[in-house]
Amino acid sequence: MKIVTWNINGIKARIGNLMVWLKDSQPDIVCLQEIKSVDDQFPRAEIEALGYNVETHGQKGFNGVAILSKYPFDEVNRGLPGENGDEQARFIEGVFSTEKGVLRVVSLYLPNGNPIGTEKFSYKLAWMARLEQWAVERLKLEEPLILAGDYNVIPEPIDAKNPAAWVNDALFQPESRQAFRRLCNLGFAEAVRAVTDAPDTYTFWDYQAGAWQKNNGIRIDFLLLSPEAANRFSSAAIEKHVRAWEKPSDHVPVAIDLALETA
DNA sequence: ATGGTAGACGATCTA
Repeated sequence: MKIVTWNINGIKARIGNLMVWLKDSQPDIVCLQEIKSVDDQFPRAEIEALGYNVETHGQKGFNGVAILSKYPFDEVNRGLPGENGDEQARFIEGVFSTEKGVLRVVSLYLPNGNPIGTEKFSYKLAWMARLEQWAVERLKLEEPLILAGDYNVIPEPIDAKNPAAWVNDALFQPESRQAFRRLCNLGFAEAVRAVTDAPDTYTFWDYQAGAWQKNNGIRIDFLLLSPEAANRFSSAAIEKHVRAWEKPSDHVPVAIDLALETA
């Protein structure tokens, strides 16, 4: 089963690329971030015509997440629980029945947090603390669980072409990195790092200053696998070629394969 | 130190 996360940076601007990519890449489940659309303007009919079930959690102008799935949704949960709920649309969870049992998948868009020293950065850290508490509870279920999305965190220097350029950025602050490590240390495997230590495996290249042409990228899009999911994990791939398309997102799809179907 | 680009929106804000 192929599961992919992709920050598409606007569904209205990216529906053409998304349709081409879906036909080409043939994913079973897709976690989208930054749809930048309200739910009733999301182009669900086009996507449903390819055989996907579509669930969205959008808002006007910014943020917004979605899950596309060839498997029907048994359950959908919108918003990260805790405090007074999410006023920003950054979290959606789907539950599916596979041939090997239940599968839980989350599409998340973690707050950027810039500039540091502001309420935006404290909101990011608070959101990460809430995510950790949510994960503690979900891991008790001992199910295959995938937390996929744009984490807006550069975990290690190897995850940036030029780490020195990010030292004052919210994505590379010690507090952000520590919170990401705390989440992983609950027992998740980070899929791409589980199969390679190679550098230059980035998932984001800024639109500005020729970042793509210079391969000046960062790796901030991840799939975290619970032990039950990791035990069925076979491979991961960063679909980097999509960044060279016309009108690309600044992020590319990150795909994994899980053995959750009958051979 | 600045500005470089992109999307949504309708003035700027977010990234």
